[in-house]
Amino acid sequence: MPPEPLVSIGFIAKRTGNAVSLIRYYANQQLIPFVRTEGGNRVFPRSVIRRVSFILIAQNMGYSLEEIQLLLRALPDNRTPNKKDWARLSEIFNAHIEQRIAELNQLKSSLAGCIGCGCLSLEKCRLYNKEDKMASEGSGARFLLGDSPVL
Amino acid sequence: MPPEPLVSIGFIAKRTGNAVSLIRYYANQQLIPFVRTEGGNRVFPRSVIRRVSFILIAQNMGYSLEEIQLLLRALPDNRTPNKKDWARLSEIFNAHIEQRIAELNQLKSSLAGCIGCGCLSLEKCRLYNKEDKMASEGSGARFLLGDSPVL
DNA sequence: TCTTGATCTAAAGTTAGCTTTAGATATTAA
DNA sequence: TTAATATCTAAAGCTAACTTTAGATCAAGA
Repeated sequence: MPPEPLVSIGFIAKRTGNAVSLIRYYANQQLIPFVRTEGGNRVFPRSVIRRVSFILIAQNMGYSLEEIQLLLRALPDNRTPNKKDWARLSEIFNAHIEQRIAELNQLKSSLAGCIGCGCLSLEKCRLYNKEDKMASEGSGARFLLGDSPVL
Repeated sequence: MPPEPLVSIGFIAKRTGNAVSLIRYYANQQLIPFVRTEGGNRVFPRSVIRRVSFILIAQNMGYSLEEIQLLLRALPDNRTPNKKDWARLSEIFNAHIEQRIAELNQLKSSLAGCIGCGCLSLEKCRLYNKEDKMASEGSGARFLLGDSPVL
């Protein structure tokens, strides 16, 4: 296979619609791979564009950069990711999306149940609960739901 | 109607499972109403527990405190919110949840489409796009999707 | 009344996720 | 070769959303 073309930081920035400083930041945080030119400038495999896009989308979903690091482990370090690599990552990510959707649906019905029942005491409300939060740490869960009613 | 009982900051903190400092912070940010005792301590209507729960849930959904301020405008300032008030807020919030679910579904199918088509160039990828972001500012949209394919 | 625990204020500190700055060096186009 | 433009580094700055600190005051029970 022909070696992947290397591109400048400005190119990555433009293509992903972000500031150069952001790309440099991600590079320094080891979120995206790069090498140096003889002069010391960073150059990136073109596939980094995809990687950056993924990072932005995941951030938008509420993941921290640290969590995204973990997700990106599904991609190879030392070679340009191929279709299969991306498919693997996408599958993992997809599961997270599904989970999120499920959580939102639960939130929705919890809200509906609460309004319906008019429980004003909150005595039994477990929609947001610090204990649950601790318990679910690491699962990637962001919406912490318990038994209805809610609020 | 009997006046609603006023409770201490510690009570609110315990019931919502948060630090006292957080409740004080929200109070100072005008996110929750309170009055002072003669001695100067804050006291809160019991309904503030609900309000705090709502704030936490909304934050979990990705809203900033500033955005939550706006959402909370649906609740009355000078009296304890009743069932109808909460129902109104819940309806607004529900719409946001629905939108979010729709966005996630779109993201899911975009991902599926991308993996399927194997577009490695990203030339046409619009999943995350700064321009779109600007354009949608204020709509509460957090997931910015364009035409597939994605990544 | 005394003491213990809760609360107060104001200011400073913290973390994540970036951007900005300043001054130097690289790269590219004419 | 010479500008003009792009990048570099390290350090400082910035915003949101909190927590911590220190020292003082309040409130409640024995």
